[in-house]
Amino acid sequence: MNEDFIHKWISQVKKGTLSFIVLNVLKSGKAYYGYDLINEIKKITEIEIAEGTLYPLMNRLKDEKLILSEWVEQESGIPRKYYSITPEGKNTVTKMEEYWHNLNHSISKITK
Amino acid sequence: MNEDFIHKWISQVKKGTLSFIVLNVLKSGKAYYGYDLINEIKKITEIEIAEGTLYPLMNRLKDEKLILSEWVEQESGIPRKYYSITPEGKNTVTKMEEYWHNLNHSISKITK
DNA sequence: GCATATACATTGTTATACTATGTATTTTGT
DNA sequence: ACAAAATACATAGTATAACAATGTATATGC
Repeated sequence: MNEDFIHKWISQVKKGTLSFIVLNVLKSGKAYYGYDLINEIKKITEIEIAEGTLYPLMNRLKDEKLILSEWVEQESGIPRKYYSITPEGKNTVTKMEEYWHNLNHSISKITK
Repeated sequence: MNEDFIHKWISQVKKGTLSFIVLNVLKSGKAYYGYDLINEIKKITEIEIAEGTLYPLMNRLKDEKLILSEWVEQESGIPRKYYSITPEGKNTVTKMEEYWHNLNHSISKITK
């Protein structure tokens, strides 16, 4: 069948969706490190984010000043880079929510 | 503010969304021509699809055998290329709907 | 001691939306 | 009657982002 088309389509849907999801997870103000975010998002949403997707994404969000990052040394193990949302990030995620909500409303009109 | 980021984000969200929307409009079996599709989608969903986006998109969907196209001469005016969905297209749009529904359920869990 | 999990990161590939541009016909406004 | 806008198709070039592959390094389980 058209498994290949669906697979490519899902990858395209993720463009845009992932930044929205990440910002929503950070929205509460709690800081997460990258590896943790991947697992958290997988647990909550069943969406798998490749590491090669997440780290560049976090850098983009940081460049846009929507999040901050901070290295935190661990008592044992590899240091972790913790990400937290900025006021501008919170503002932005609110606007994204509005758009998403409208989009969904529109789509629900044509899918039923 | 971050209007520019939001603008870019919306463009990314459309990747994947547009093919889903187009297939949904065609789902009923009625044939549409390109220019008409753009207006129909704008009317129903308020989403504006650039012509430079739609025509390549329709060609991709045709290559994937999800739609068919047929030139129809008009009594007056420019000939129109009418697009209609194939059985494979219907099948595919059903799968897309499933994924979209699940994605939305997941996102609603983290946005609230 | 070797595989797996943890934790970060970069490079190259692929797919797709959008702007700009082009062609040609028909309708609308004045 | 003439210009502008709408109708209708199409392509080329640019930017963006997901993903696979690859790399580094530490810690843990068996």
